[in-house]
Amino acid sequence: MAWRCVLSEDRREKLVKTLKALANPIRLSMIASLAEKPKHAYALAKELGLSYPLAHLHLKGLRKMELVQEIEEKRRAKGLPTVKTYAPAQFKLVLTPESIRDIFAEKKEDE
Amino acid sequence: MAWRCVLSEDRREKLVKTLKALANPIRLSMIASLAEKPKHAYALAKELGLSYPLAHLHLKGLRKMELVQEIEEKRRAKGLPTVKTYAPAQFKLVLTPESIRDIFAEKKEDE
DNA sequence: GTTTTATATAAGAAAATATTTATATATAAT
DNA sequence: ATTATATATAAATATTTTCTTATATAAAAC
Repeated sequence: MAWRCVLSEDRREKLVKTLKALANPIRLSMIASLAEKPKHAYALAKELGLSYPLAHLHLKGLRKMELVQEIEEKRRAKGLPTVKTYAPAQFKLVLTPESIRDIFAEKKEDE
Repeated sequence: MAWRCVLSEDRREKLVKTLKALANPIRLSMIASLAEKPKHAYALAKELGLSYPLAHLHLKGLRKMELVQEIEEKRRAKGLPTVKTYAPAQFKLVLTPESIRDIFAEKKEDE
């Protein structure tokens, strides 16, 4: 059935993208830092000794995969972007050969 | 203490390398296929529709991070490489914001 | 008035990964 | 004899990821 195939494709893709988002020392440090104390992008950049654009980029990747989320938003002046506070999402990723097989093994009945 | 610092550095690096090894659709397919049935590199390449050199390269990466292991080795002719059968290692990787924080958060007492 | 705080994004350079092609070797099957 | 099985690696190319630099905007602190 087509939808099952599409669904499993989506699970595979999502797992790869999530792993790619996690497979980086800067992004892991960001999650670690936000797990200790939620903060905004600028403070995170300063704490980790990163340029703001780089921190912003990495944080965007983490938000995209829903590994980090916005927990607070404060308004500033008209036209200025809001000040956002981030925290890690409550994810739990368990990887074993069997869990990978369940998601990745070819399902011939679908093709 | 220096050794604690070095140790945590090693844990961080190992986690990043393990995640990098896993963050690839071909390498995940390999683990999935070997979890269904152990096989050698050539058979794996054929099954997944990969060139042997590419399969060999990806498999090397998985073996390096001990996510896949050699479970059997058969001799062939003099001078020829042995025929090796691979299977996934029995790993279990659990990732949560807290587990990442434990490994990645700065430990100021060490620096 | 200059620095620091705070956001966002684009463009380009640099570095790392991924992939192909080519090479070498040798058995077994067709 | 040619194809398929089976290993291994180097070199070159292609692609993706990472990082910097530049741009823009504006409040608050010093």
